[in-house]
Amino acid sequence: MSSSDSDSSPLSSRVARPPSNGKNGAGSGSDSDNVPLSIRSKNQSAPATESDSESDQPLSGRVKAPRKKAAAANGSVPAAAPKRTKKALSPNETKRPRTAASATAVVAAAAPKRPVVKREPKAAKAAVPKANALVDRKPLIKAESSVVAASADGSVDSDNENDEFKWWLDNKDNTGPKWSTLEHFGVMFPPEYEPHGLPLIYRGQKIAMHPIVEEVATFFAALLGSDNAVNKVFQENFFKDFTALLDKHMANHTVKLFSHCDFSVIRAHLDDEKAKRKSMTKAQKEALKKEKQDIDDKYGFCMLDGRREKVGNFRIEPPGLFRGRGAHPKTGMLKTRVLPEQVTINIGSGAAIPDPPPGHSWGRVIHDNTVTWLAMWKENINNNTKYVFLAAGSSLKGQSDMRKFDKARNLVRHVDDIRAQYTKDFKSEVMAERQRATALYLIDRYALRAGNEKGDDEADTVGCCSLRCEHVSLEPPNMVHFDFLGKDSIRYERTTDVDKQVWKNLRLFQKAPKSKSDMLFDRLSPTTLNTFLQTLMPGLTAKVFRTFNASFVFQQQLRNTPEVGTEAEKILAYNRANREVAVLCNHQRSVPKSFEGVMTKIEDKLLAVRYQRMLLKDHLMSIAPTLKKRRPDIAEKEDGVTPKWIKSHLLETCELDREKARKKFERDNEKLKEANEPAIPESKLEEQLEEINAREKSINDGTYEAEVPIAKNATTDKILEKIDKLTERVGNIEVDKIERDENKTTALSTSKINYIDPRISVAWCKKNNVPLEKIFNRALREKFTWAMDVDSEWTF
DNA sequence: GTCAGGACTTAGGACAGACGGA
DNA sequence: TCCGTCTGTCCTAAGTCCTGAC
Repeated sequence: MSSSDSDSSPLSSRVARPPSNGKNGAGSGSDSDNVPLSIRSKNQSAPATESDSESDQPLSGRVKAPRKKAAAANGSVPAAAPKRTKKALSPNETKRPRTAASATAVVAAAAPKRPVVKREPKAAKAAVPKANALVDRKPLIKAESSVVAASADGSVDSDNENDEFKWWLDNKDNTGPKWSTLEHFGVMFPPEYEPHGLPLIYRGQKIAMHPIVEEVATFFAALLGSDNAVNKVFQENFFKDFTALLDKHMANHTVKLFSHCDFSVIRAHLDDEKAKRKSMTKAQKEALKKEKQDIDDKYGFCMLDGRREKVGNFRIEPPGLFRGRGAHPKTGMLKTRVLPEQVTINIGSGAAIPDPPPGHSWGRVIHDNTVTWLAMWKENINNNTKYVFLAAGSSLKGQSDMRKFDKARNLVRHVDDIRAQYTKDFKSEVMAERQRATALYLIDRYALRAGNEKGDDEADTVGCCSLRCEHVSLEPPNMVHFDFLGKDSIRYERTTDVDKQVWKNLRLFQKAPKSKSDMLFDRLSPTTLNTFLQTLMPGLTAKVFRTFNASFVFQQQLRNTPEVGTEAEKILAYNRANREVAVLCNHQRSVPKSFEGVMTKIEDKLLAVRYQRMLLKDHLMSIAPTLKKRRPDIAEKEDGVTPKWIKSHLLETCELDREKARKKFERDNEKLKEANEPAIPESKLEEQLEEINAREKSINDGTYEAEVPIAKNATTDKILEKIDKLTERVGNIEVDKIERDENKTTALSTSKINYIDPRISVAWCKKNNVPLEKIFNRALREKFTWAMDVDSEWTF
């Protein structure tokens, strides 16, 4: 979109500050237009539409079943209400029952398109000539940073072709296979558990544990002190799985109650181990680093279509306690160890199959080039599939990322029509259309997620389509208060004014017989919404609006970058734009524990620098009083540097100086001792301390004269130079302070990584002469290599 | 049309190593 | 050089959306 285009689109201001309504034509309908549909369809002769039958249905008849908890508290929901939440798996159910046909179809039906080959791992290994073993292939996936590219047939080119491969210039479409050849080393398994032999303390008695039981007790001990460890559900789930293992492996155990369990002995051991790791020698640390590097070099890369690409998460998740977020009903359950037999390897059909760990075999080996994963397994808690993918900076992820942003950019061209369409549909006679339009308005304006259905065995979080009446409160004439838990149980709380017709619609959707636990949009699902969106723009789904709005708002906000300003000021403007997006998308983080302390320190640092500047200014005024005509700032007072603050600052400095003198004295003497030389006499230290004491006394009785922080014979120019340097430092500290405060609860990285088109940032850097490294770290620069070529005039 | 599963993106927190000021 | 803070990376949970079976 050109900048002039964006001027005409009020989106940014709308997002930050929705306009008063009725101005865009949406809220201008008469009240008669807004008679609740369900009532009018019964009592009035509404125009005949194909949806009449739908409108005729009482709302309650279509109300989604509330979630279990809510339903229990509310008897108003008709028994016939169709349930839209996912069916929960029973606690012992590892796999949702599927028909035999559909279960086998995973392999069979895909056969022509997806060449799935199920092999006995031993046979598979036998089928691969020994010459193809990993060791022999090693040079292909070279560990050194200099890249050796191999052609698709496996032959190795010695040039640096890989570095120059610019896939984004290829114009490759999204259809067809994802790769032609794929070679990799498989996955890395966590080390086997090594028992420590320490007991659980139960009612004061030591209980020696079977290693399998001990391992799980150790998982819990490691979490002591965390929020998880005091979470009742977490404790219950953990204890249930823990006692099941006790029953199995220690038949006569006496452990009955969690509250009598004491894991502190194990915890102390873990703390010891941690301390040992921390105090390792440099050589030991180096050895560990090398070990890690070797693993990264081996598993961290694959050969995709002859190019060396980075693998993302090649480590199999270690066993542990499931840490579900928010009020997750399964949090604390035991996540069991994954065995090679549970792992499916996906690899090129001509490639050597990586060796499973000794004594084991892979669950399956397939050659499916329609997908991008290298390995997968199922976890035992939710029966979810876990994948090993390529890293974020890989060509596959890059292509997908670029397509995502291009799609969002394409929406710029369609969005006005789409908005006109949904604004018209606010008053549709068809309830489903009216709900769809209203939901779309919320998704577009407030960047809400689609809100898929969730099961009872998951945390109770919602998105737009799954909002319940209780999540939205209305205040006439058009104020709406949203309060719900979104993804990751992050609270979304916002009060805003909305389009008048949207407000009326929301009131209608909440109308009795619905209760607060009923679905707000009971005739809408993400699927129907997305199906509709596809008719407006190919490939359009609800989540595209988030990307579109994030990037668009960001670009608009960047206009606040000062044309003339320091780099720090420009970066501040960038981060502020980033923050607007993060706020829009509700990307939150918990306030860092050290926040208050850090802010106090920054404030002190700021005042200390100002104090230094004040001393220099006073000195300058005393030796060159006429200078203030040329430099009026010299005569300006320093904010916050009050006599009271100066006194406490100086006294604090005395305390710090004392501490420093003592430490230096001890350190120097230790060195002298090591060198077998005589120690510095205590009297030297006392002399220093007395000097500090005298300074302290003079501060207290008001006779202290501060030392000017510059050489006595410094010229006025030198003093001015120093003042200017301090001024710059003050500016930087102030910027830092503002940024920290503004960002204390806002996570900027999520939007930067996932929602903001990187080309906007690259263009901004070029336009403002800000080095890209200042806003994109190495990982981001790698992830967004495809965006680096745009010029300074590029717009989203 | 509904449901379940699969494949992928999005997300916040933990933690280790780097960094920078005293 | 030390020590506290910051930053980047890793980890893995939790979403979205699509496909295919029924």
